[in-house]
Amino acid sequence: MAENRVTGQEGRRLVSTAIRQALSAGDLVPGQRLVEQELSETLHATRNCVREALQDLAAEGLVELVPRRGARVRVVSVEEAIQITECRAALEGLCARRAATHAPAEQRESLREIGAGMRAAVSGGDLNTYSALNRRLHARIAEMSGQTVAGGLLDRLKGQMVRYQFRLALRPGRPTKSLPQHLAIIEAIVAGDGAAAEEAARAHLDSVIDELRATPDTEPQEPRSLGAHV
Amino acid sequence: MAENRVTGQEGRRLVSTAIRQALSAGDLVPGQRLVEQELSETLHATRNCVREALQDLAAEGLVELVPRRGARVRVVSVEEAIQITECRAALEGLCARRAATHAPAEQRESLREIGAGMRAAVSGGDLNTYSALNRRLHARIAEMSGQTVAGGLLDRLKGQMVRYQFRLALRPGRPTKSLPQHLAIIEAIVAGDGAAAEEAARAHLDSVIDELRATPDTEPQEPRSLGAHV
DNA sequence: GTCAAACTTATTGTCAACAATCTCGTTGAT
DNA sequence: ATCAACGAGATTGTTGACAATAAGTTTGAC
Repeated sequence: MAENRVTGQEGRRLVSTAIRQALSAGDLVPGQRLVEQELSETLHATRNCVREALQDLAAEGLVELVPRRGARVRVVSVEEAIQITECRAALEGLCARRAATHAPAEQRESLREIGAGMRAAVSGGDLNTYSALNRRLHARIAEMSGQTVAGGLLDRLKGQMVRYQFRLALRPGRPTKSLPQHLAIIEAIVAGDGAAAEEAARAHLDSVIDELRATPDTEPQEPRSLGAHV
Repeated sequence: MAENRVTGQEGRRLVSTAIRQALSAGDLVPGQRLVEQELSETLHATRNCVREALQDLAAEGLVELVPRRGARVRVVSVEEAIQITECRAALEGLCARRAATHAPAEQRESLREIGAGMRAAVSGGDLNTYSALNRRLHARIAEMSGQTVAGGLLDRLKGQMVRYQFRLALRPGRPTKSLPQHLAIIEAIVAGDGAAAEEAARAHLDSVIDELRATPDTEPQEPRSLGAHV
Protein backbone atom coordinates (compact mmCIF):
# COMPACT_ATOMS: atom_id res chain seq x y z
CA MET A 1 0.00 0.00 0.00
CA ALA A 2 1.95 2.89 -1.32
CA GLU A 3 0.87 5.82 0.81
CA ASN A 4 1.68 8.62 -1.58
CA ARG A 5 -0.99 11.17 -1.12
CA VAL A 6 -1.26 13.26 -4.20
CA THR A 7 -0.56 16.90 -3.59
CA GLY A 8 -0.05 20.30 -5.12
CA GLN A 9 -1.13 21.63 -8.46
CA GLU A 10 -0.81 18.21 -10.01
CA GLY A 11 -3.11 16.69 -7.41
CA ARG A 12 -5.54 19.45 -8.05
CA ARG A 13 -5.75 18.48 -11.67
CA LEU A 14 -5.96 14.80 -10.85
CA VAL A 15 -8.78 15.31 -8.39
CA SER A 16 -10.80 17.48 -10.73
CA THR A 17 -10.47 15.03 -13.60
CA ALA A 18 -11.36 12.16 -11.30
CA ILE A 19 -14.54 13.95 -10.29
CA ARG A 20 -15.25 14.84 -13.88
CA GLN A 21 -15.00 11.21 -14.88
CA ALA A 22 -17.11 10.01 -11.98
CA LEU A 23 -19.63 12.57 -13.06
CA SER A 24 -19.84 11.48 -16.66
CA ALA A 25 -19.79 7.82 -15.64
CA GLY A 26 -22.84 8.43 -13.51
CA ASP A 27 -21.13 7.54 -10.24
CA LEU A 28 -22.12 10.94 -8.95
CA VAL A 29 -25.73 11.98 -9.27
CA PRO A 30 -26.89 15.59 -9.47
CA GLY A 31 -27.51 17.08 -6.07
CA GLN A 32 -25.13 14.74 -4.32
CA ARG A 33 -22.97 16.27 -1.66
CA LEU A 34 -19.23 16.35 -2.16
CA VAL A 35 -17.53 16.32 1.22
CA GLU A 36 -13.96 17.46 1.18
CA GLN A 37 -12.53 15.03 3.69
CA GLU A 38 -14.37 12.11 2.17
CA LEU A 39 -13.00 12.89 -1.28
CA SER A 40 -9.52 13.48 0.03
CA GLU A 41 -9.51 10.01 1.59
CA THR A 42 -11.00 8.27 -1.43
CA LEU A 43 -8.64 9.94 -3.88
CA HIS A 44 -5.60 10.01 -1.59
CA ALA A 45 -5.21 13.73 -1.89
CA THR A 46 -4.82 16.64 0.45
CA ARG A 47 -7.97 18.41 1.52
CA ASN A 48 -6.44 21.48 -0.02
CA CYS A 49 -6.22 19.81 -3.40
CA VAL A 50 -9.81 18.73 -3.19
CA ARG A 51 -10.85 22.20 -2.15
CA GLU A 52 -9.12 23.84 -5.08
CA ALA A 53 -10.36 21.21 -7.49
CA LEU A 54 -13.89 21.90 -6.33
CA GLN A 55 -13.39 25.57 -7.00
CA ASP A 56 -12.27 24.75 -10.52
CA LEU A 57 -15.28 22.55 -11.10
CA ALA A 58 -17.56 25.25 -9.74
CA ALA A 59 -16.04 27.72 -12.19
CA GLU A 60 -16.87 25.30 -14.97
CA GLY A 61 -20.42 25.05 -13.77
CA LEU A 62 -20.21 21.38 -12.85
CA VAL A 63 -20.67 21.72 -9.12
CA GLU A 64 -22.47 24.23 -6.99
CA LEU A 65 -20.59 25.78 -4.10
CA VAL A 66 -22.64 27.13 -1.21
CA PRO A 67 -20.61 28.99 1.42
CA ARG A 68 -20.29 27.19 4.71
CA ARG A 69 -22.39 24.37 3.37
CA GLY A 70 -20.10 22.70 0.94
CA ALA A 71 -20.29 21.51 -2.62
CA ARG A 72 -22.93 19.52 -4.45
CA VAL A 73 -23.14 18.22 -7.97
CA ARG A 74 -25.00 20.91 -9.83
CA VAL A 75 -28.49 20.13 -11.00
CA VAL A 76 -29.25 21.21 -14.54
CA SER A 77 -32.94 21.41 -15.27
CA VAL A 78 -34.38 20.42 -18.63
CA GLU A 79 -35.09 24.08 -19.22
CA GLU A 80 -31.43 24.91 -18.73
CA ALA A 81 -30.34 21.99 -20.89
CA ILE A 82 -32.47 23.45 -23.66
CA GLN A 83 -30.88 26.86 -23.27
CA ILE A 84 -27.46 25.29 -23.33
CA THR A 85 -28.33 23.52 -26.54
CA GLU A 86 -29.59 26.75 -28.04
CA CYS A 87 -26.21 28.30 -27.33
CA ARG A 88 -24.55 25.28 -28.82
CA ALA A 89 -26.62 25.69 -31.95
CA ALA A 90 -25.44 29.27 -32.33
CA LEU A 91 -21.79 28.46 -31.66
CA GLU A 92 -21.57 25.21 -33.58
CA GLY A 93 -23.29 26.95 -36.45
CA LEU A 94 -20.44 29.44 -36.42
CA CYS A 95 -17.85 26.68 -36.31
CA ALA A 96 -19.45 24.69 -39.09
CA ARG A 97 -19.57 27.76 -41.31
CA ARG A 98 -15.96 28.61 -40.70
CA ALA A 99 -14.85 25.02 -41.11
CA ALA A 100 -16.55 24.97 -44.50
CA THR A 101 -15.06 28.23 -45.70
CA HIS A 102 -11.72 28.28 -43.95
CA ALA A 103 -10.29 24.79 -43.55
CA PRO A 104 -8.21 23.21 -46.34
CA ALA A 105 -10.14 20.82 -48.59
CA GLU A 106 -8.04 17.87 -47.54
CA GLN A 107 -9.01 18.24 -43.88
CA ARG A 108 -12.64 18.78 -44.77
CA GLU A 109 -12.78 15.60 -46.77
CA SER A 110 -11.38 13.65 -43.84
CA LEU A 111 -14.71 14.20 -42.14
CA ARG A 112 -16.24 11.71 -44.54
CA GLU A 113 -14.34 8.95 -42.77
CA ILE A 114 -16.09 9.82 -39.56
CA GLY A 115 -19.37 9.88 -41.46
CA ALA A 116 -18.74 6.42 -42.87
CA GLY A 117 -17.91 5.15 -39.41
CA MET A 118 -21.14 6.57 -38.07
CA ARG A 119 -23.16 4.96 -40.81
CA ALA A 120 -21.55 1.62 -40.07
CA ALA A 121 -22.07 1.96 -36.34
CA VAL A 122 -25.74 2.76 -36.73
CA SER A 123 -26.48 -0.08 -39.12
CA GLY A 124 -24.49 -2.36 -36.82
CA GLY A 125 -26.42 -1.14 -33.80
CA ASP A 126 -23.24 -0.13 -32.00
CA LEU A 127 -24.45 2.80 -29.96
CA ASN A 128 -21.24 3.34 -28.02
CA THR A 129 -19.18 3.73 -31.15
CA TYR A 130 -21.77 6.01 -32.67
CA SER A 131 -21.78 8.18 -29.58
CA ALA A 132 -18.00 8.38 -29.53
CA LEU A 133 -17.88 9.29 -33.22
CA ASN A 134 -20.54 11.88 -32.56
CA ARG A 135 -18.38 13.63 -30.00
CA ARG A 136 -15.39 13.32 -32.26
CA LEU A 137 -17.19 14.85 -35.21
CA HIS A 138 -18.30 17.90 -33.26
CA ALA A 139 -14.86 18.33 -31.73
CA ARG A 140 -13.16 17.96 -35.10
CA ILE A 141 -15.36 20.58 -36.71
CA ALA A 142 -14.66 23.04 -33.91
CA GLU A 143 -10.97 22.36 -34.27
CA MET A 144 -10.98 22.74 -38.05
CA SER A 145 -12.82 26.03 -37.82
CA GLY A 146 -9.89 27.59 -36.00
CA GLN A 147 -12.36 29.14 -33.58
CA THR A 148 -10.56 28.38 -30.35
CA VAL A 149 -12.73 30.72 -28.33
CA ALA A 150 -15.94 29.13 -29.52
CA GLY A 151 -14.35 25.73 -29.00
CA GLY A 152 -13.65 26.54 -25.38
CA LEU A 153 -17.17 27.72 -24.74
CA LEU A 154 -18.55 24.58 -26.37
CA ASP A 155 -16.41 22.32 -24.22
CA ARG A 156 -17.72 24.09 -21.18
CA LEU A 157 -21.32 23.78 -22.29
CA LYS A 158 -21.02 20.14 -23.22
CA GLY A 159 -19.48 19.39 -19.84
CA GLN A 160 -22.63 20.55 -18.16
CA MET A 161 -24.75 18.31 -20.35
CA VAL A 162 -23.04 14.96 -19.81
CA ARG A 163 -26.02 13.50 -18.05
CA TYR A 164 -28.49 14.46 -20.76
CA GLN A 165 -26.29 13.58 -23.70
CA PHE A 166 -25.91 10.14 -22.27
CA ARG A 167 -29.63 9.61 -22.01
CA LEU A 168 -30.50 11.02 -25.40
CA ALA A 169 -28.09 8.82 -27.26
CA LEU A 170 -29.69 5.72 -25.81
CA ARG A 171 -33.19 6.63 -26.82
CA PRO A 172 -34.65 4.22 -29.39
CA GLY A 173 -34.81 5.62 -32.89
CA ARG A 174 -32.56 8.54 -32.02
CA PRO A 175 -29.56 7.47 -34.12
CA THR A 176 -31.76 6.90 -37.14
CA LYS A 177 -32.91 10.48 -36.85
CA SER A 178 -29.56 12.12 -36.13
CA LEU A 179 -27.40 10.19 -38.58
CA PRO A 180 -28.68 11.93 -41.73
CA GLN A 181 -28.33 15.26 -39.98
CA HIS A 182 -24.69 14.56 -39.23
CA LEU A 183 -24.10 13.44 -42.79
CA ALA A 184 -25.70 16.64 -44.06
CA ILE A 185 -23.33 18.73 -41.95
CA ILE A 186 -20.37 16.78 -43.28
CA GLU A 187 -21.41 17.13 -46.92
CA ALA A 188 -21.99 20.86 -46.59
CA ILE A 189 -18.57 21.36 -45.06
CA VAL A 190 -16.85 19.20 -47.66
CA ALA A 191 -18.65 21.17 -50.35
CA GLY A 192 -17.31 24.37 -48.83
CA ASP A 193 -20.80 25.80 -48.49
CA GLY A 194 -20.65 27.86 -45.30
CA ALA A 195 -24.28 28.90 -45.20
CA ALA A 196 -25.50 25.33 -45.71
CA ALA A 197 -23.10 24.01 -43.09
CA GLU A 198 -24.32 26.50 -40.53
CA GLU A 199 -27.90 25.70 -41.38
CA ALA A 200 -27.31 21.96 -41.08
CA ALA A 201 -25.57 22.30 -37.74
CA ARG A 202 -28.38 24.39 -36.40
CA ALA A 203 -31.02 22.01 -37.69
CA HIS A 204 -29.25 19.14 -35.98
CA LEU A 205 -29.21 20.88 -32.62
CA ASP A 206 -32.78 22.07 -33.02
CA SER A 207 -33.69 18.43 -33.30
CA VAL A 208 -31.80 17.74 -30.08
CA ILE A 209 -33.86 20.47 -28.45
CA ASP A 210 -37.07 18.81 -29.61
CA GLU A 211 -35.85 15.61 -28.03
CA LEU A 212 -35.06 17.42 -24.78
CA ARG A 213 -38.52 18.97 -24.72
CA ALA A 214 -39.93 15.44 -24.63
CA THR A 215 -37.85 14.71 -21.53
CA PRO A 216 -39.56 14.46 -18.16
CA ASP A 217 -38.00 16.74 -15.59
CA THR A 218 -35.63 14.76 -13.41
CA GLU A 219 -37.09 13.76 -10.09
CA PRO A 220 -34.95 15.20 -7.32
CA GLN A 221 -32.35 12.42 -7.33
CA GLU A 222 -31.88 10.90 -3.92
CA PRO A 223 -28.29 11.57 -2.91
CA ARG A 224 -27.43 8.01 -2.09
CA SER A 225 -25.14 8.40 0.83
CA LEU A 226 -22.61 5.69 1.41
CA GLY A 227 -24.22 4.38 4.57
CA ALA A 228 -27.60 3.96 2.90
CA HIS A 229 -29.05 0.76 4.25
CA VAL A 230 -32.33 -0.68 3.07
CA MET B 1 -6.15 54.33 11.09
CA ALA B 2 -8.81 51.66 11.08
CA GLU B 3 -6.80 48.50 10.63
CA ASN B 4 -9.59 46.20 9.53
CA ARG B 5 -8.10 43.95 6.96
CA VAL B 6 -10.80 42.50 4.80
CA THR B 7 -11.02 38.76 5.07
CA GLY B 8 -12.89 35.63 4.11
CA GLN B 9 -15.32 35.04 1.31
CA GLU B 10 -16.44 38.63 1.41
CA GLY B 11 -12.90 39.87 1.04
CA ARG B 12 -12.46 37.52 -1.83
CA ARG B 13 -15.33 39.13 -3.65
CA LEU B 14 -14.14 42.62 -2.76
CA VAL B 15 -10.66 41.95 -4.04
CA SER B 16 -11.81 40.45 -7.29
CA THR B 17 -14.18 43.33 -8.01
CA ALA B 18 -11.47 45.81 -7.12
CA ILE B 19 -9.15 44.21 -9.63
CA ARG B 20 -11.93 44.04 -12.21
CA GLN B 21 -12.54 47.74 -11.83
CA ALA B 22 -8.86 48.60 -11.96
CA LEU B 23 -8.74 46.54 -15.10
CA SER B 24 -11.58 48.28 -16.87
CA ALA B 25 -10.35 51.66 -15.68
CA GLY B 26 -7.04 51.00 -17.32
CA ASP B 27 -5.06 51.11 -14.09
CA LEU B 28 -3.79 47.66 -14.89
CA VAL B 29 -2.30 47.06 -18.29
CA PRO B 30 -2.24 43.67 -20.03
CA GLY B 31 0.82 41.67 -19.13
CA GLN B 32 1.29 43.42 -15.81
CA ARG B 33 2.29 41.23 -12.93
CA LEU B 34 -0.07 40.87 -10.00
CA VAL B 35 1.93 40.12 -6.91
CA GLU B 36 -0.06 38.64 -4.07
CA GLN B 37 1.59 40.42 -1.19
CA GLU B 38 1.53 43.73 -2.97
CA LEU B 39 -2.18 43.46 -3.64
CA SER B 40 -2.93 42.30 -0.14
CA GLU B 41 -1.25 45.41 1.25
CA THR B 42 -2.88 47.80 -1.19
CA LEU B 43 -6.35 46.37 -0.68
CA HIS B 44 -5.98 45.57 3.01
CA ALA B 45 -6.80 41.95 2.53
CA THR B 46 -5.28 38.66 3.51
CA ARG B 47 -2.97 37.05 1.05
CA ASN B 48 -5.37 34.16 1.05
CA CYS B 49 -8.19 36.38 -0.16
CA VAL B 50 -6.04 37.76 -2.92
CA ARG B 51 -4.98 34.30 -3.93
CA GLU B 52 -8.53 33.05 -4.20
CA ALA B 53 -9.68 36.18 -5.97
CA LEU B 54 -6.93 35.65 -8.53
CA GLN B 55 -8.14 32.12 -9.10
CA ASP B 56 -11.63 33.44 -9.74
CA LEU B 57 -10.33 35.99 -12.20
CA ALA B 58 -8.28 33.34 -13.94
CA ALA B 59 -11.40 31.20 -14.31
CA GLU B 60 -13.08 34.16 -15.98
CA GLY B 61 -10.19 34.54 -18.34
CA LEU B 62 -9.15 37.95 -17.06
CA VAL B 63 -5.79 37.00 -15.66
CA GLU B 64 -3.28 34.34 -16.58
CA LEU B 65 -1.99 32.13 -13.81
CA VAL B 66 1.38 30.49 -14.38
CA PRO B 67 2.38 28.00 -11.69
CA ARG B 68 5.22 29.11 -9.46
CA ARG B 69 5.44 32.30 -11.41
CA GLY B 70 2.36 34.16 -10.36
CA ALA B 71 -0.45 36.02 -12.06
CA ARG B 72 -0.42 38.54 -14.87
CA VAL B 73 -3.16 40.46 -16.56
CA ARG B 74 -4.05 38.34 -19.54
CA VAL B 75 -3.14 39.67 -22.94
CA VAL B 76 -5.84 39.30 -25.56
CA SER B 77 -4.52 39.62 -29.08
CA VAL B 78 -6.49 41.32 -31.80
CA GLU B 79 -6.99 37.92 -33.34
CA GLU B 80 -8.58 36.66 -30.17
CA ALA B 81 -10.68 39.78 -29.81
CA ILE B 82 -12.06 39.07 -33.26
CA GLN B 83 -12.91 35.49 -32.33
CA ILE B 84 -14.60 36.70 -29.18
CA THR B 85 -16.68 39.09 -31.21
CA GLU B 86 -17.61 36.33 -33.62
CA CYS B 87 -18.95 34.34 -30.69
CA ARG B 88 -20.76 37.40 -29.48
CA ALA B 89 -22.36 37.77 -32.89
CA ALA B 90 -23.67 34.23 -32.73
CA LEU B 91 -24.93 34.52 -29.16
CA GLU B 92 -26.34 38.02 -29.36
CA GLY B 93 -28.06 37.00 -32.57
CA LEU B 94 -29.79 34.27 -30.60
CA CYS B 95 -30.75 36.69 -27.85
CA ALA B 96 -32.08 39.31 -30.24
CA ARG B 97 -34.18 36.72 -32.03
CA ARG B 98 -35.66 35.40 -28.80
CA ALA B 99 -36.23 38.87 -27.42
CA ALA B 100 -38.20 39.70 -30.56
CA THR B 101 -40.32 36.59 -30.48
CA HIS B 102 -40.58 35.88 -26.79
CA ALA B 103 -40.64 39.09 -24.75
CA PRO B 104 -43.93 40.91 -24.13
CA ALA B 105 -44.60 43.86 -26.43
CA GLU B 106 -44.49 46.34 -23.60
CA GLN B 107 -40.94 45.41 -22.66
CA ARG B 108 -39.84 45.40 -26.26
CA GLU B 109 -41.13 48.91 -26.81
CA SER B 110 -39.20 50.14 -23.82
CA LEU B 111 -36.06 49.63 -25.89
CA ARG B 112 -37.04 52.66 -27.93
CA GLU B 113 -36.27 54.84 -24.93
CA ILE B 114 -32.70 53.58 -24.95
CA GLY B 115 -32.61 54.22 -28.71
CA ALA B 116 -33.78 57.79 -28.26
CA GLY B 117 -31.15 58.32 -25.57
CA MET B 118 -28.47 57.01 -27.88
CA ARG B 119 -29.55 59.30 -30.68
CA ALA B 120 -29.44 62.27 -28.34
CA ALA B 121 -26.05 61.31 -26.94
CA VAL B 122 -24.53 60.97 -30.41
CA SER B 123 -25.89 64.27 -31.70
CA GLY B 124 -24.74 65.89 -28.47
CA GLY B 125 -21.30 64.34 -28.81
CA ASP B 126 -21.56 62.71 -25.40
CA LEU B 127 -19.49 59.58 -25.93
CA ASN B 128 -19.59 58.39 -22.34
CA THR B 129 -23.37 58.35 -22.23
CA TYR B 130 -23.53 56.66 -25.60
CA SER B 131 -21.13 53.99 -24.45
CA ALA B 132 -23.09 53.40 -21.26
CA LEU B 133 -26.37 53.15 -23.19
CA ASN B 134 -24.67 50.78 -25.58
CA ARG B 135 -23.82 48.39 -22.77
CA ARG B 136 -27.26 48.80 -21.32
CA LEU B 137 -28.98 48.00 -24.59
CA HIS B 138 -27.06 44.80 -25.12
CA ALA B 139 -27.62 43.73 -21.52
CA ARG B 140 -31.32 44.54 -21.70
CA ILE B 141 -31.78 42.48 -24.85
CA ALA B 142 -30.04 39.51 -23.30
CA GLU B 143 -32.22 39.86 -20.22
CA MET B 144 -35.44 40.17 -22.21
CA SER B 145 -34.61 37.12 -24.24
CA GLY B 146 -34.75 34.96 -21.12
CA GLN B 147 -31.57 33.25 -22.28
CA THR B 148 -29.71 33.24 -19.01
CA VAL B 149 -27.09 30.80 -20.24
CA ALA B 150 -26.26 32.91 -23.27
CA GLY B 151 -26.31 35.98 -21.05
CA GLY B 152 -23.72 34.45 -18.76
CA LEU B 153 -21.44 33.55 -21.64
CA LEU B 154 -21.77 37.04 -23.06
CA ASP B 155 -20.84 38.66 -19.75
CA ARG B 156 -17.77 36.53 -19.66
CA LEU B 157 -16.79 37.38 -23.21
CA LYS B 158 -17.36 41.09 -22.75
CA GLY B 159 -15.25 41.06 -19.61
CA GLN B 160 -12.29 39.93 -21.66
CA MET B 161 -12.80 42.73 -24.14
CA VAL B 162 -12.91 45.74 -21.82
CA ARG B 163 -9.72 47.15 -23.20
CA TYR B 164 -10.79 46.94 -26.82
CA GLN B 165 -14.35 48.10 -26.28
CA PHE B 166 -12.98 51.15 -24.61
CA ARG B 167 -10.75 52.01 -27.53
CA LEU B 168 -13.31 51.34 -30.22
CA ALA B 169 -15.93 53.60 -28.71
CA LEU B 170 -13.53 56.53 -28.77
CA ARG B 171 -12.64 56.16 -32.41
CA PRO B 172 -13.80 59.13 -34.49
CA GLY B 173 -16.83 58.41 -36.65
CA ARG B 174 -17.57 55.17 -34.87
CA PRO B 175 -20.79 56.30 -33.18
CA THR B 176 -22.15 57.61 -36.44
CA LYS B 177 -21.67 54.18 -37.92
CA SER B 178 -22.97 52.11 -35.01
CA LEU B 179 -25.99 54.20 -34.08
CA PRO B 180 -28.16 53.20 -37.06
CA GLN B 181 -27.19 49.57 -36.48
CA HIS B 182 -28.41 49.77 -32.92
CA LEU B 183 -31.61 51.44 -34.00
CA ALA B 184 -32.18 48.70 -36.57
CA ILE B 185 -31.85 46.04 -33.89
CA ILE B 186 -34.33 47.88 -31.70
CA GLU B 187 -36.88 48.30 -34.47
CA ALA B 188 -36.70 44.66 -35.48
CA ILE B 189 -37.25 43.55 -31.90
CA VAL B 190 -40.12 45.95 -31.37
CA ALA B 191 -41.67 44.68 -34.60
CA GLY B 192 -41.38 41.16 -33.28
CA ASP B 193 -39.41 40.04 -36.31
CA GLY B 194 -37.02 37.43 -34.94
CA ALA B 195 -35.11 36.77 -38.15
CA ALA B 196 -34.56 40.47 -38.80
CA ALA B 197 -33.46 41.04 -35.20
CA GLU B 198 -30.90 38.28 -35.42
CA GLU B 199 -29.68 39.57 -38.72
CA ALA B 200 -29.36 43.13 -37.39
CA ALA B 201 -27.48 42.02 -34.29
CA ARG B 202 -25.07 40.01 -36.38
CA ALA B 203 -24.55 42.84 -38.83
CA HIS B 204 -23.73 45.16 -35.96
CA LEU B 205 -21.08 42.86 -34.54
CA ASP B 206 -19.67 42.12 -37.98
CA SER B 207 -19.06 45.83 -38.23
CA VAL B 208 -17.27 45.73 -34.88
CA ILE B 209 -15.09 42.98 -36.31
CA ASP B 210 -14.21 45.13 -39.29
CA GLU B 211 -13.19 47.85 -36.90
CA LEU B 212 -11.03 45.42 -34.92
CA ARG B 213 -9.32 44.26 -38.10
CA ALA B 214 -8.16 47.82 -38.58
CA THR B 215 -6.54 47.77 -35.15
CA PRO B 216 -2.77 47.59 -34.85
CA ASP B 217 -1.63 44.74 -32.65
CA THR B 218 -0.86 46.04 -29.20
CA GLU B 219 2.79 46.65 -28.56
CA PRO B 220 3.91 44.61 -25.54
CA GLN B 221 2.74 47.06 -22.90
CA GLU B 222 5.45 48.01 -20.48
CA PRO B 223 4.32 46.86 -17.05
CA ARG B 224 4.77 50.13 -15.23
CA SER B 225 5.85 49.00 -11.81
CA LEU B 226 5.04 51.21 -8.88
CA GLY B 227 8.60 52.18 -8.20
CA ALA B 228 9.27 53.26 -11.78
CA HIS B 229 11.47 56.30 -11.58
CA VAL B 230 12.66 58.21 -14.61
C1' DG C 1 -46.52 12.30 22.35
C1' DT C 2 -44.75 16.77 20.70
C1' DC C 3 -42.07 20.58 20.56
C1' DA C 4 -38.22 23.47 21.71
C1' DA C 5 -33.81 24.31 23.53
C1' DA C 6 -29.24 22.91 24.48
C1' DC C 7 -25.60 20.02 23.16
C1' DT C 8 -22.66 17.15 20.09
C1' DT C 9 -20.72 16.10 15.92
C1' DA C 10 -19.53 16.83 11.18
C1' DT C 11 -17.84 20.04 7.96
C1' DT C 12 -16.09 24.07 6.02
C1' DG C 13 -13.22 28.42 6.41
C1' DT C 14 -9.02 30.83 8.00
C1' DC C 15 -4.53 31.67 9.17
C1' DA C 16 0.48 32.09 9.84
C1' DA C 17 4.59 29.87 9.40
C1' DC C 18 7.46 27.14 6.64
C1' DA C 19 9.15 25.06 2.27
C1' DA C 20 10.07 25.21 -2.59
C1' DT C 21 11.01 27.71 -6.48
C1' DC C 22 12.13 31.41 -9.41
C1' DT C 23 14.42 35.93 -10.65
C1' DC C 24 18.03 38.75 -10.95
C1' DG C 25 22.36 40.67 -9.79
C1' DT C 26 27.24 39.47 -8.77
C1' DT C 27 31.34 37.24 -9.28
C1' DG C 28 34.89 35.02 -11.59
C1' DA C 29 37.01 32.69 -15.43
C1' DT C 30 38.09 32.58 -20.31
C1' DA D 1 33.88 41.82 -23.08
C1' DT D 2 31.09 37.52 -22.70
C1' DC D 3 29.36 33.96 -20.54
C1' DA D 4 28.41 30.62 -16.89
C1' DA D 5 28.01 29.40 -12.28
C1' DC D 6 26.67 30.98 -7.93
C1' DG D 7 23.99 33.15 -4.34
C1' DA D 8 20.70 36.48 -2.13
C1' DG D 9 16.22 38.07 -2.14
C1' DA D 10 11.55 37.90 -3.59
C1' DT D 11 7.39 35.25 -4.50
C1' DT D 12 4.50 31.51 -4.71
C1' DG D 13 2.91 26.92 -2.80
C1' DT D 14 1.76 23.86 1.04
C1' DT D 15 0.72 22.28 5.40
C1' DG D 16 -1.57 21.35 9.73
C1' DA D 17 -3.87 23.19 13.36
C1' DC D 18 -7.52 25.94 14.89
C1' DA D 19 -11.87 28.76 14.52
C1' DA D 20 -16.53 29.23 12.93
C1' DT D 21 -20.58 27.48 11.44
C1' DA D 22 -24.23 24.25 10.20
C1' DA D 23 -26.67 19.77 10.87
C1' DG D 24 -28.31 16.36 13.65
C1' DT D 25 -29.51 14.42 18.30
C1' DT D 26 -30.64 14.07 22.71
C1' DT D 27 -32.96 15.87 26.65
C1' DG D 28 -36.58 17.82 29.20
C1' DA D 29 -40.87 20.27 29.87
C1' DC D 30 -45.62 20.52 28.96
